[in-house]
Amino acid sequence: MTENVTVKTLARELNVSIATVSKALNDSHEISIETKQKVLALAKKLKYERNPSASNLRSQKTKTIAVIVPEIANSFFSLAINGIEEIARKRDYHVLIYQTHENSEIETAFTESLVCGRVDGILISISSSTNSSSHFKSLVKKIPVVFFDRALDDIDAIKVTTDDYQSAYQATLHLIENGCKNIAYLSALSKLDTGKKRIQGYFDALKNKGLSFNKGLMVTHDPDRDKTYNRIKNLLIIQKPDAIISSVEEMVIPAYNACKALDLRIPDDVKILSFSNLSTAALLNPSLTTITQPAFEIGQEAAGFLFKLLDKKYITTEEIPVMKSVLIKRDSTSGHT
Amino acid sequence: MTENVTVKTLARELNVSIATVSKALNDSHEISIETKQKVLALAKKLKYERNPSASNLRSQKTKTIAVIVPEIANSFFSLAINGIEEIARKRDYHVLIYQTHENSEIETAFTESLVCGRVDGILISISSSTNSSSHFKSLVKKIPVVFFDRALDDIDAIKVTTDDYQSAYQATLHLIENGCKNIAYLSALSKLDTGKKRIQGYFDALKNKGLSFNKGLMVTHDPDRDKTYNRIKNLLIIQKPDAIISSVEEMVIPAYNACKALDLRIPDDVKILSFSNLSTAALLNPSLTTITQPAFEIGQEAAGFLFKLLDKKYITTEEIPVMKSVLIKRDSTSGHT
DNA sequence: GCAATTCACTTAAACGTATTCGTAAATAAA
DNA sequence: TTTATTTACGAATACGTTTAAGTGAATTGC
Repeated sequence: MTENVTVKTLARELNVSIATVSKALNDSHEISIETKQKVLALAKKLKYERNPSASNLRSQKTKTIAVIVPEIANSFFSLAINGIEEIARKRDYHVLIYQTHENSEIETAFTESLVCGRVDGILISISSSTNSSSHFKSLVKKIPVVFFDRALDDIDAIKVTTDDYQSAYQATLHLIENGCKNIAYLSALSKLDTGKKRIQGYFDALKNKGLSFNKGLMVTHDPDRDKTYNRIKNLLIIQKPDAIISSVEEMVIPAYNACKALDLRIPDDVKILSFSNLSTAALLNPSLTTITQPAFEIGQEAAGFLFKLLDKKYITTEEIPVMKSVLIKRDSTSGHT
Repeated sequence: MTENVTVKTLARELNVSIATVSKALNDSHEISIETKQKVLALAKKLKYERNPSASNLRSQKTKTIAVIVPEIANSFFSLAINGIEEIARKRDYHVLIYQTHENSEIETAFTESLVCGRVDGILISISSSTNSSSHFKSLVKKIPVVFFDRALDDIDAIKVTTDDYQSAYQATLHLIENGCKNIAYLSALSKLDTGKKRIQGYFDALKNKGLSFNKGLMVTHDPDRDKTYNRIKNLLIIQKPDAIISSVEEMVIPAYNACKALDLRIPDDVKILSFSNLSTAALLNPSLTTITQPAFEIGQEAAGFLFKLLDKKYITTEEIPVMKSVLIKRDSTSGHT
């Protein structure tokens, strides 16, 4: 192992001080153009690489942001991360990714391991099992944080979300217009803003169209996949709904499977639609009607705001957009031919 | 902003030296149990958090590994990352994720920004556009690296891969047994080991079963999605294959779409199978026969080996397993009923 | 009983960079 | 010419941690 090349090496070689080298590398105005060129040239020649730890320690900046999401293996989040990453790359920032697997203790542990200067800022979409906001309240005081998609209403912070109420309302309306009268709802994220608004949109659409709702029509998500599947199956057997709205992508696959198992035809016996960013939605059997969120753009927006915070720019509430989801109608909710 | 609590704060408060505090926090045997307890107690009380930059700088360890993949929004890679992340979390390591988007220049830039001590080790699955191994050769000399799934044959490093040859061979055989005689191949990764072996398996199966091959049956992947789609469409029109093997997940969706556009029935007119980890494969129309790689386990294995390297343990070639993919037969390749 | 060892702790020096402050020379202003 | 300002650089320090080396006291060995 040859000796590491540091600013000291460059300084020695060029007969200047390490301060000069450091300033030259940071393109300081205090250094003449000729000296800068000399330094840069030698740095390139000796393949000098700035030591990030030392730099971070001194400057108290890490050029790194953290992204905390429930799960990467989820089309919405992987697309959102793509959006975040695009913005981060433009600013030469590194991206640290953490998955909570919907576990709020892991979530807390992650955030706590981050506040002490490992990252400059955090982008987070909170876990479905999180029900207390106190931890996040103290977090946002310590470090720039932007929430995306999943947030809690009593936290005063920047949140980039979608029009969950509107899109759930619209989706329910779509089913009603196609003749459904007994619409079930697969519920998740009910502790979060996101989930609450989606349910409310569903409720209000039912009410405004004079449809009744009974508790049995609501099935909640369980971390245990089999449980979720069985709940959906029971729903289909007992309530015999003519439509199902899935509030999350993870519940629509078991819904399809349950229909298959019970020999129920989609959309003839039961129509199904789901909040989803599945790339294969159009190719499913039958093709799935989705409420698709602009995942990539949400990532971009959220990252954009985080960088504004890092730049100490003031952000007004009005400039934070509510992103628009789109209802893509496909065969799984089509009316009778 | 209140003053940051550092080892110095703790030392002052307890009337001991900062060395004692540091050692106590690191559970050094040089420190008495009582002192350790006192330090830990105060650290907890004052919410002391070790500064990672300072720690990294001094100890030359970052407790961070990098994962470089072509794309997160790909079932295989997101699952592999899950496997990696599981192992990393057990060791309290952080995971930095980089996407190359199949661009080898971005790939090079990333690796170069990492060698100077930002991470302790790298897990990488190389981009399809990478054709020179020279850069990686120098990389593995500087920092522990483990390749997974996608590797180049002339690099001497640890590689966790699957039985690409075997599974492509078996898949081709499956189609031949179901009566196919004119089997097309959607090729990707042809510069990498992975791709080469898959093609070879396909070739050998054809040859061993006395089937001919013509160049027209091979369609190569293009970064431009429309181009890929059109190439597949042309293939179907001109060559009229009775089966298609897709060597990557990204090409099977356009294949399905092309069939739809041309009114070709799957599997009656053309059978399709693909290397894929799509969670919705069973729900597609028709359900898709896949060669599914043990993505999660590959991630685990690769991360395991990286940590062995970090622990300076010697790794013998024999202990590196070749992971087994599995051919899951579904409707898209079923024979006539 | 005295040397050798162990114990528990301290001193001091790193790790590599960024930055404040100082300064000598060069230039501009008066 | 004298003074003020700018330019281009250097000395020194700080960031917060880890660790090699050293130290005095207590314990052990023979």
